[in-house]
Amino acid sequence: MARRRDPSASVKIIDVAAAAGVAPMTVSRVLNSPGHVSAATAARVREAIERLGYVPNLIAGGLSSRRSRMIAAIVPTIANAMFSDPVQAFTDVMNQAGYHVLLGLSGYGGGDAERDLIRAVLARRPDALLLTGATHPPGVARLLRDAGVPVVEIWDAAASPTDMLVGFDHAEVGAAVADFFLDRGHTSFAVVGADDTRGGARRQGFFDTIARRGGKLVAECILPAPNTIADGRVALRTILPKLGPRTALLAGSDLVAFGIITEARMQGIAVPERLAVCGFGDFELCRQSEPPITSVGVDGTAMGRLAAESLLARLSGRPAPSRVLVPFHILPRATT
Amino acid sequence: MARRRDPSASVKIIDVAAAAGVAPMTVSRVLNSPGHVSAATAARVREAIERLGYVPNLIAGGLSSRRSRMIAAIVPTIANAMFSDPVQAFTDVMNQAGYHVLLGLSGYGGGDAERDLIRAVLARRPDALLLTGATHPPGVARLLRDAGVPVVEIWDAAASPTDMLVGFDHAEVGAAVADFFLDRGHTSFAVVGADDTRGGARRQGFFDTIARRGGKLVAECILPAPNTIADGRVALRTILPKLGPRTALLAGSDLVAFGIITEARMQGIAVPERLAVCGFGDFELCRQSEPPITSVGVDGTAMGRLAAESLLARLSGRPAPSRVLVPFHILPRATT
DNA sequence: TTGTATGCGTTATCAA
DNA sequence: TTGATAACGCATACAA
Repeated sequence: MARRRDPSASVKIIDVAAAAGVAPMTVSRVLNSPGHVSAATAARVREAIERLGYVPNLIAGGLSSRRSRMIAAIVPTIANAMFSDPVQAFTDVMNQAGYHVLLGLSGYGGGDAERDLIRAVLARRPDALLLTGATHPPGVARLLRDAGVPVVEIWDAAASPTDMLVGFDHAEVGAAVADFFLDRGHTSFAVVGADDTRGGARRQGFFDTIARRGGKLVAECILPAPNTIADGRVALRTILPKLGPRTALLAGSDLVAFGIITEARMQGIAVPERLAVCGFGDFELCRQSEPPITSVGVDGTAMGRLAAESLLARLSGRPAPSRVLVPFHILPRATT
Repeated sequence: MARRRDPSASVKIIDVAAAAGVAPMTVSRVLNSPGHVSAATAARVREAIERLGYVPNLIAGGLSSRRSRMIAAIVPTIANAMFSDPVQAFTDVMNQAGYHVLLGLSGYGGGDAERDLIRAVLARRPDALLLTGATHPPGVARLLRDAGVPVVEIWDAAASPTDMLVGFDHAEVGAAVADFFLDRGHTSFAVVGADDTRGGARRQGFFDTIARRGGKLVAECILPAPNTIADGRVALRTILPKLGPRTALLAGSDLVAFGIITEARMQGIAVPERLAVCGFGDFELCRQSEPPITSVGVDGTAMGRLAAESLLARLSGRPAPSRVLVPFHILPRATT
């Protein structure tokens, strides 16, 4: 390959080596395994690095070492605390550990988008991958197997994770909320939520428990993901005619729950007397709004941190848990 | 370098070339400049790629081409719609264009964290950089100059951007809100917000206009960034004793505004009669809550998209605007 | 339209 | 503790 651009444009390891009077390999050692270099030499090298403003080229380093020190994180969106909290925590921990995070947004469109994105990021040879959920489109399994990188899946404790997993069982959440309502004497139920896999699993768990214990589902409103406050308001108006004298509602997220509560106040529907509402996610919004909204708390920050720690353990050869279940809690507040 | 690991572990361009009966360079062309390869050859190559499950190695490609097709985006946090919206839009546009986004979270700690992060991501040789704000710690200017990559700064229309800029003037926002209040006959003012640069600029613009037009600041509550709904509630209780019969308040964000409104209702303070409140950000929360909250709308999604488009123009050699001002709008609702 | 030769900047592996 | 050497897997430049 002939030279393009100015070959002397940027300072490289060989320049630092020359300036410090050592071999390039010694500069590399100062940066990557400081313990193996004498203090005096290291000092000279560091001085040269500082003086020349040398910034190592991790592309070259990655090619040579076959380690990119980069992790790809793929989530549907970050426009939602559900995923932005875990990504924030994951990135913080990874940055601390010297890794960078490549952000992939797969959207809610399903199928091909996620596979293409995974394929594209694998081209960067990440040292590991964080994925959302445990069900992926066809082709992903082979991609991941061929790539041979550690994978952690969050937000879903499916039966057969690809590799490692940090999450919880969404059907159990639905069942727990149903039990919570049933134990308080509710017999009439409703759901509002999005058409995504995990929301569907929560509703299914809710339905199953209700059916088993003799409750009745009187209203259901499913809207395309991701759901917003406005969706919650619309949903309440939609199901209004079907509401009996006392109904218990499971919302797909706290945004939806907040929209429902807000609209209920507008419509003069007594909460929780006529309509009891439980959200999902325990966002600050439902803790701090009036009335405070009952919700299911899942610690997204902890999930992101645990996912990062699991991967870091694996990457450094330490034993890594293949399945971490994070707890969820029903947080009873004024809307139930 | 002697071989490490299994050299035949992953399929590379040479394997595809052999399988398709062409030279490696032809495979590279099929992937990177499809127009220059005959249809028949391209088909054979694509078949081989598919059959072998070849995933190109962008690390090697990047080292050779000196283009990483990666952009680093550095924001304080994504746990806040203020920054997660632009990052979401920026990432979407960049992914469309075949670039990946490396996410850097600099926090609100200031100074060194941001510089170290920029230094670290530059080691990956990104083709461009997105930064938040136009004021950076010492040392950043040299890093960026030496790196020689295009930079776009968002969220702040400072006098002297590093390179390109997509934002608006925060002092103008403060001044506009002050004018808005003054025009409605307010004479007594308050502010609640965070101790960050841009929030400070908004307050300064607010103060200057109030002073110039003869208003009076009666209360001020500054809390460490990032501010939450809970901060708004605390702030209202703090400034309560200083509130006169009619006060107009500028909040640092919609979360803060929502907290203030919620707490005001608890405390029996009439909104907007005794306390008028204007938020910042036009989050869905303040549009859909009751009462709907007056806010200053800035289109974070547009900012992210425009930032991406500016960089893409520059990267492809097209003329790129060095300064894009995005409009802001005061959206009067029920709290003023 | 296709192929050949070469180097991108670093690090693993030896040897000293 | 330090150095010399040879890859890492691909794309540029040129030739055919």
